[in-house]
Amino acid sequence: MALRHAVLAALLDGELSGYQLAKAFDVGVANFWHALPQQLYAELARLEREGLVAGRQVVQETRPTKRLFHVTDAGLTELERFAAAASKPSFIRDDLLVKVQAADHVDAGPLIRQVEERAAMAEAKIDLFRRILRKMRGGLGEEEFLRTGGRVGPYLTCLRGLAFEEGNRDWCLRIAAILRERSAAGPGGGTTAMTREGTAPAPRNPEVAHAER
Amino acid sequence: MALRHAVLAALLDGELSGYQLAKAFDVGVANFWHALPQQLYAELARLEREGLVAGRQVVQETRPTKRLFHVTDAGLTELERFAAAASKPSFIRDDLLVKVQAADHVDAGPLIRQVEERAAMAEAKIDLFRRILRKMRGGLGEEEFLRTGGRVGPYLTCLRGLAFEEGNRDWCLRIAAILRERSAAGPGGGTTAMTREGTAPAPRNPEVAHAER
DNA sequence: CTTGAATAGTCATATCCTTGACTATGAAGG
DNA sequence: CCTTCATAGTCAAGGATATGACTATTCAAG
Repeated sequence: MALRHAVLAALLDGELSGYQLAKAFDVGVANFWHALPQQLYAELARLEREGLVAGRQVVQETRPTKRLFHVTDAGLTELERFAAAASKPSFIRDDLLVKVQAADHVDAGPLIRQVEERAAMAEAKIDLFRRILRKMRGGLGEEEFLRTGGRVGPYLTCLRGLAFEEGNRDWCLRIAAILRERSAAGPGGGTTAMTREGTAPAPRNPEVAHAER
Repeated sequence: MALRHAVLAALLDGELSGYQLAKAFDVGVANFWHALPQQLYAELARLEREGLVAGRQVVQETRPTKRLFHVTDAGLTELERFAAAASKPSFIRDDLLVKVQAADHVDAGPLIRQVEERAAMAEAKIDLFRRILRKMRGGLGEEEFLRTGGRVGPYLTCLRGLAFEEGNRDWCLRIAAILRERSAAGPGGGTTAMTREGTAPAPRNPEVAHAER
């Protein structure tokens, strides 16, 4: 149940419609959480039922009527409670890592292509995050903004997003270079003896019998 | 359906029991994926039913009987297919980021504590990953190992884990310092005017009527 | 004049993941 | 002797997330 808090946190910076939220939680700008529109509309409905957010209908001339949501006092209290509670650790969970883990046993060509593609995507996100950060701090330098500016929360999460994508890009480029070199040198695998040490803890238990099931 | 491929990838480096897999996918060493024991046992059962892995029973003297699993040819084919298919982008999804996003509106004390705690956890993981990497490359230098070593996949994913945790640590320490300074300076918030630009795209649509729902 | 993108929002289904239990045995520590 | 840890595995239930489709209107480009 963390999406609800992510929604509350996102709504702190002003009223947003479900559609606007959906864009904020989209692939492009999801610097602190990601969710699909369906999830967000459902979560907004739940949050409204529980009185943590309130919506106000806005009839527009040219666009469909929308509802703008804001956090209620109860919502703020809930967010406060959440912020003080223990956080569970987070993990990377990425298709690409699984593929790289299997790099020695699968065709290198498609893998290299994907890693390079990912590097380009990371680069695009880096540019985006840099623009967003510049806009947020206005004319100020970063240090000055972080000392004196109001509402630094979104800036700080965006910094994490930026660093993450920089890490992504650097890693992807390095992997691509390594895989290229290796597939050029010896397409049959490495040259060093393949001992099994280090990867999995070697089973030290005495194995008595092997029965084929 | 990526857990199944993560399991296949993990089993490439030798036979493992469900229990050993569970430890590998645990909080500590999950450098490329994370899953709980229940998931893994269930996934292993599915994979075996579909013939992508095969298990062999091993009766032990002192320990309970276990089943060691290995990837079949069909499993390798499936992994190959997966590796060549497009990867979906990955996202950070972290409680702590949500809390930092709301940093301007919640009590700074608990937040600072949590960020520093996370930095310490990251540091511990960094140490762990460094040890694992050293063990994997044996006596060789990194560049040499990556050029000539066999089975570099696990090494490469571990490198990503290391970089990720370093990024985590650096970011957490920075956040802690910033929040400390700010809460010492002005506990009421920032001093700069709170314009709303830059955070969310300002609604440019002409709002005609506001009807309280 | 029609196609496509953007705005605004919803439904159903299916899979994935987490929480919280529970059974057993053997080894090590106090 | 008793407790705790490590090994090895399983069940049930519910919450979270993803996939795919669907309604409607407006604006801009071809």
